Amino acid sequence: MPRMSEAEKRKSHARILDAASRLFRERGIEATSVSDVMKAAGLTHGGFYRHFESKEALVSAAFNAAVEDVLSGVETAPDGPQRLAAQAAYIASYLSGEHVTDRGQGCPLAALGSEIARQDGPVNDAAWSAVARMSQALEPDDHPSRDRGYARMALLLGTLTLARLAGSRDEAQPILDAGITGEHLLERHWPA
Amino acid sequence: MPRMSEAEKRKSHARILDAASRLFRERGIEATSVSDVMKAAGLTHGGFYRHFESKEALVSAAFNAAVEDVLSGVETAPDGPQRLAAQAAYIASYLSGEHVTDRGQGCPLAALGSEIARQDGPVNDAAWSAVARMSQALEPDDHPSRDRGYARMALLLGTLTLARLAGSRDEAQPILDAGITGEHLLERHWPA
DNA sequence: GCGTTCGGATGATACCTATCATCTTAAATG
DNA sequence: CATTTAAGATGATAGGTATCATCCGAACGC
Repeated sequence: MPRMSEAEKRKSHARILDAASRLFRERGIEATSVSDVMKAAGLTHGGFYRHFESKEALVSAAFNAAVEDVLSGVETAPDGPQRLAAQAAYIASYLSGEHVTDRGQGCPLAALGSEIARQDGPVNDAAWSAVARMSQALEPDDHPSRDRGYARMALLLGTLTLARLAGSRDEAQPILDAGITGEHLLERHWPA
Repeated sequence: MPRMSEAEKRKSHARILDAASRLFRERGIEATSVSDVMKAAGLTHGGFYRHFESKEALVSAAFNAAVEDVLSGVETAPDGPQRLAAQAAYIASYLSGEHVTDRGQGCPLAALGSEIARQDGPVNDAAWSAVARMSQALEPDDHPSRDRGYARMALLLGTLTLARLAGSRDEAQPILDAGITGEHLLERHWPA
């Protein structure tokens, strides 16, 4: 059990990060214990502090990993039609029934935004920079407009939050549809 | 200290509910203990169960009280121009800098929505009915449209959530402005 | 007025949490 | 191959939590 190889340690580290990133989004930060995370990673709670300095450090790292996971696809798309297509795909998947259900792999801001807004420190910084990244990813590439990125992002985030309060997929769908309709309006009528 | 009059008991009950409604919105449900609530109400923790059956029952009651507080103004406005004015005032205050700061008296869905979405039971039911009430309050009175209410509500909720992640009022303001612009678009261009 | 009732205080329960000291042992280093 | 090193397990610690049993005494019903 003790002293695994360096490569094994990196694997453990990655497993802890993955488990944390998923569990925090599924259950919330407060409701997820270090022990829960380690158990999900297939380890015992005591070894945690060989990998992270504190729970807060884990939260930051897991949040950033989730942002990376979710945004890298849109951000790396080259300008032009490919970027538009990547944005459209991102929006469609954001407002999909799967995203309503799969909180553990979804938008970290939707899962944890209001919980993080109450704290400050490195986690809040990470969240604020995620807001900047995500809203920028939603700006048009020809005339970048911060306002428009913010508004699109707010509509997506709010729609998902409401849809997740629905008790069933059938109740969630009208909300998702309203979000899609609203998104089209923002896209087509935004003032110069 | 013991055996206060019946009127005093009602006052205690109201103080507990008020404190809970504020503290839950300020700090979150998990992060607020029964003891915190009772202390804020000027009582000790032990007497709590003379007023509520459990913490969960308190959460439901406090959430409903918050919804009542926040929505009664818009809902009771009579149809016609007064309703439009009430809606406009509601939207303006929702997207104000004060609402970003004063979480304890603000929209309970913005403060607790994502935390509640993870649970089920009576609290979730209360939140879902709040979604229905609030989106209905935002529908136009001549041609009620559920879609439009949902979209407006999602934009408001998302904008506030993003603005609350900002570190300062100056960083929050552009987000609020984008929300206001977006709201005008939804209002004017919504399809029949 | 008097005995009963019950709101609130005190303190105990059983549990959960983050963090760390210590131990075991296999990998890394020479 | 011997020595050092450190990953992970075990278990302890110092707190925090929801809930409840019990006690006190003033308000209530008679």
